Amino acid sequence: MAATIKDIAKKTGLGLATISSYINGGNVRETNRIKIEEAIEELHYEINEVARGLKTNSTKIIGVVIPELNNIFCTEIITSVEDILRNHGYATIVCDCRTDVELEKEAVDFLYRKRVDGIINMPVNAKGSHLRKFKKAGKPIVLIDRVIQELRCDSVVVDNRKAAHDAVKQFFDQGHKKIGIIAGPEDISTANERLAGYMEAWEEQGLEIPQSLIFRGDYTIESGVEGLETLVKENPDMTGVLLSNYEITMGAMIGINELGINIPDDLSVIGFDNLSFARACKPKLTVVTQPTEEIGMQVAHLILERLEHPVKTAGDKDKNNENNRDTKDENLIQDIKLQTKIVEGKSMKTIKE
Amino acid sequence: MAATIKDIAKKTGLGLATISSYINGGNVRETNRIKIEEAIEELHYEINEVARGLKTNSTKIIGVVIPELNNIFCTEIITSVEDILRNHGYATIVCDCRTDVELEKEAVDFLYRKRVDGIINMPVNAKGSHLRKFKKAGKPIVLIDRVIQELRCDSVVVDNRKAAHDAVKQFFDQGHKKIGIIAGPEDISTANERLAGYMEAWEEQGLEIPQSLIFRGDYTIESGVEGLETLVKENPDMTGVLLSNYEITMGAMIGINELGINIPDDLSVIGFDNLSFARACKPKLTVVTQPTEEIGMQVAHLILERLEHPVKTAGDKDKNNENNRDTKDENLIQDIKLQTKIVEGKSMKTIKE
DNA sequence: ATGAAAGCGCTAACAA
DNA sequence: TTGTTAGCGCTTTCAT
Repeated sequence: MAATIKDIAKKTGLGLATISSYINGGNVRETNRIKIEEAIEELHYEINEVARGLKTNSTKIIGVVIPELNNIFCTEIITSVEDILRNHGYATIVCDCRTDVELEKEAVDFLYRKRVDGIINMPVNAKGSHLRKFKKAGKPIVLIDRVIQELRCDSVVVDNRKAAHDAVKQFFDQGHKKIGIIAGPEDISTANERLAGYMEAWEEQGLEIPQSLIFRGDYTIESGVEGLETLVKENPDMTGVLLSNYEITMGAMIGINELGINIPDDLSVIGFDNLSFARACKPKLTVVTQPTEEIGMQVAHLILERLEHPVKTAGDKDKNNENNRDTKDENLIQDIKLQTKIVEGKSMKTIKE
Repeated sequence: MAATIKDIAKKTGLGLATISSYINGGNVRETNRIKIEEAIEELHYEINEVARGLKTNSTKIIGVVIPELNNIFCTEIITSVEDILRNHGYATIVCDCRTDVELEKEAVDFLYRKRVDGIINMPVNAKGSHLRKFKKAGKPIVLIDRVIQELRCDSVVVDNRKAAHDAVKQFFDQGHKKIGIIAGPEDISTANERLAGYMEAWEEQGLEIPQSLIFRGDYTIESGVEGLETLVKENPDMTGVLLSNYEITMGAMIGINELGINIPDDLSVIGFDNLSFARACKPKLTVVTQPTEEIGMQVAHLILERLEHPVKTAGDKDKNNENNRDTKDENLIQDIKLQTKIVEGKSMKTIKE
């Protein structure tokens, strides 16, 4: 069995509390310090975080629940989050829920039983009911990428509407008239926002959108392939298309390849995310990129902020100023919205009148 | 505060052990079952896994340490591992160590303090010294992708030598003579194995390898770009090149794009991993693919096997038969080696004599 | 600066 | 089947 502080105490002849205090940065007499260090060395003592967690009622673990681990947009964010949290003494348990509402709830419940100190979630369940337990426990929740109306908590999102709007506007500016979109699924807010941005750009032109130019995919590679094939078949006059996330972009490129379509001569394209992939495409793709690292940073800082200054919960007795608490609560909530940017490639053709 | 079994006991008038037993699948009288269920419901009781872990000395958590979270080869494997482990009641804490030996050690130590029940590691430190603590504690270790000579433990790897060999042989079979490789770094065994396979194929032809055809990258996109540029510049007569991992493949495609090289007319290419990316390339790439899902499955089953039937450790009294222990230990160790396969694209030209 | 003792929430003998 | 009790390894008063 692994050594415990009891063993250290026995070996050094000191008391339990002294060892514990030393381990936690307390002061001990120099001679004792040496004795303790020796004993730790000799017995290969390593602190037992499980026991500590039970006692202190804090595990120094943050749960992270995302739809897909196997998704570079998610992993880029997590990498950034994890880095910062680790530097602040927090570890993360990452749970991939396969874009499944049931699994997402299971993951959150699991994390609750593990008594994580807080949770970061890119939610699949748009109602947020799976997070209620955490909310009630007064543990911090930070949402990524998608907000939940019913659940007031911090969030970091991207200005998806503007992202899509700007991309489509670029098409119009370059003289395109028939611009399609391969959108994401209806139950994901980012997909709807991007579609809304697309529509907005059309409205600005005072034009009616032919429904055949809108394809609803599901943010997968396969749906990107299918979407491209469908759009091309049904709109022989389409000159440009917006691909609304990374998977769809990759799928559409596969479709374009397999149909032998030339970019940008036959079709102009604006993709999404992942600059490396854009550069590897022939010709290099113009893409909308999201600030994944920045998102991660903001998320990490938000949750750290909450962990250090928890919002008072309804359970706390703050009767002396009920009003104050309420307003404070609301005021503290932060919804951070970041901007995307367009990185120019050679997949956009200028159409002269 | 969250409810405990004590609260349940109080509310139901039953004893602690009864509640505990019920929670763990024991039998209780039907009337009591109902009472307990009601109390659980009412108090929103959720088991505290921290306390349970302390008591049972098992956390039902497996630590996973990988070089990069932001790497699709890793995430595909992890996704598969996690799925299986979860179905067996185990959670995973995934730690990305940024391909840094120091951070890797920190991650492993951290997981040790968290008292994870076992560890899965795609090692950066080829000596394996960071894992000694786990080994000594008798906790199962499973290595992915890379073996460590100094540390006898289960592993799941791919036949990298054969993978590269077969790819290069295909070049020779198609009439190529000047075949380059963008290899990985010297401190990663898979990189060396793939390079060895490359060399082996040359030897079979009875040919000497011009050193200028070998570029040592570091498995990053940037090194792929650089490698391609270098190889092309120094070997105007090179007709084919093997790209030895996904990042290098992507990087090389970027280089090829930016230099305006035509595939396969100017240069034939065989890439590595990620079929979707291969399809998105123009023309579709021929690639060596690794069975990531299968790797994950094997890893998960190996560690589950160990968790249920732990290997005797050095700590056990085996001084009476040192020899016996060794052989037993050795016999139990499993080194699983999986095969890759080549998926044909259109990036390979046949050169007629 | 150090030690004794209580207790975090749970499980596991053992008794009843 | 159910209850009592001890204790997992740690932190934390409260004395000394």
